[in-house]
Amino acid sequence: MKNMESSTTRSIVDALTKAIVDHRLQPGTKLAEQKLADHFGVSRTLVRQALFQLSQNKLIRLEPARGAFVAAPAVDEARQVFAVRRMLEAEMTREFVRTVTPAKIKALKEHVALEKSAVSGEDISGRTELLGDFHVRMAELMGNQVLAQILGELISRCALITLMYQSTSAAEHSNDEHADIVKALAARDEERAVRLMTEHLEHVEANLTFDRKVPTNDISLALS
Amino acid sequence: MKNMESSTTRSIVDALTKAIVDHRLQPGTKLAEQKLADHFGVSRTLVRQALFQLSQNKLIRLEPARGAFVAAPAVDEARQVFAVRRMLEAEMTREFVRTVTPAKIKALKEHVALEKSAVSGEDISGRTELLGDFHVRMAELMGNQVLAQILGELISRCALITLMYQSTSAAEHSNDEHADIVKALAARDEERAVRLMTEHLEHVEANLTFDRKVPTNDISLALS
DNA sequence: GTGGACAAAAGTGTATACAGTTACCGCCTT
DNA sequence: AAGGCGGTAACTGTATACACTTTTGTCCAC
Repeated sequence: MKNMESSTTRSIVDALTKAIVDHRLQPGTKLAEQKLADHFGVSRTLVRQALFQLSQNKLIRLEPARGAFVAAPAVDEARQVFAVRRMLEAEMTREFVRTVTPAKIKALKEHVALEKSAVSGEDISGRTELLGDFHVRMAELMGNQVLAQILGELISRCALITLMYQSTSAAEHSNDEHADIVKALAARDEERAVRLMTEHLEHVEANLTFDRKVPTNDISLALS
Repeated sequence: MKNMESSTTRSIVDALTKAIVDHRLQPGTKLAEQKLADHFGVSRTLVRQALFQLSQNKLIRLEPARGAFVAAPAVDEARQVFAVRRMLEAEMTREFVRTVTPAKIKALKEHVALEKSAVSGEDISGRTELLGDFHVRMAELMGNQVLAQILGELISRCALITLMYQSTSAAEHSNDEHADIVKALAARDEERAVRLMTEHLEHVEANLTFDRKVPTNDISLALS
């Protein structure tokens, strides 16, 4: 389990992101540079770059001279993130309706189908990723890369929370709501689409519960 | 001109940001690590950290194995940034009206007064910073730090463009519009406030022209 | 037995060294 | 004279070394 193919900084970021988001690394866990370096078979230099990048995404928090710790996002912060998402996505949906084409609808429908097959499966992080990507996909289809990137960041930023607390039934619910939104978009029903999107985000936010799971403090085990 | 007080990564980022935003470093200029390290009297390690951070803000672009270059944001990207700002700030304004208090209005009025004195002065980058901060200030007053941070990033991201092309008269215009927006907020006139904000952003975007200024290729000179 | 001080261990922050890549310049060929 | 070729210098990417801070554990005093 020592050799990753090409251990660039990116691959380290991805591995850690997945581990955090899958909750194999519990909030508060310390990420010691040397241990990570040993695990990935690289020097601390690359690990530090990766940690810095993760801190920008708010997935970890860097304390000066003390190290990196998996972030424990405050509920308050999650609410703020969702407030921003509602602002952005309400308007995004509005504009999407105005520039909708059959090809875009088709793309969204295909995505929703992908979600559907993932929701029934076991891969929780994959499932959450797909559910989040629906929103990013909409932004991309509008041709606004900046919007897509910001939405992506916002979603991954609260992924820690949503993932932590989202049940399978909630995931199915989200998938259904995505399908409904696409229908409204296809019908060019602006008000309905915006309303559905807003409600969808409110549902996701409302579903956040606060049961903790068992931790894993052994970094190597969690990442293996 | 060699000794900065405490040359942390942050101070390097700030110095470079100011130089780029003040246009002492022209888009396309290469930022060689060793030269910057010499200038700041630190090792390449810290410079690399700073450059990476700047690349996240899209102020520079990192080309693998080739180096860092001052970004030349595409007009297209600027338009996308403004599209996102319109989405965010329209909704932000709407919610601001709903939660407005005399204290918040007072804070905004004070900020607008600050702008007014800056607009007549010579400090172009300070002026632009203040004009941008108005929007961030609104987000902060709403108590949404996440929104404030994202808006700040968006604004600094197109600061390169707005700064590059914003005339003094346009700055005065912006200042007046800010004052009008505050009035509408104080009157709790939601629709009017939202409309003014949207129009304001459209004006700023429309004012982007495309005259270039004289470059400075000598890094040390630009940063001195 | 508890609390504090000191010492050792571990960890982060920064600088330097080394390897691999790119860019530049002169030279040779045509 | 123009264009390609080769070599060298400059630069980036990664690893390692060193200094300083934090943490931990032990020993002594009370």
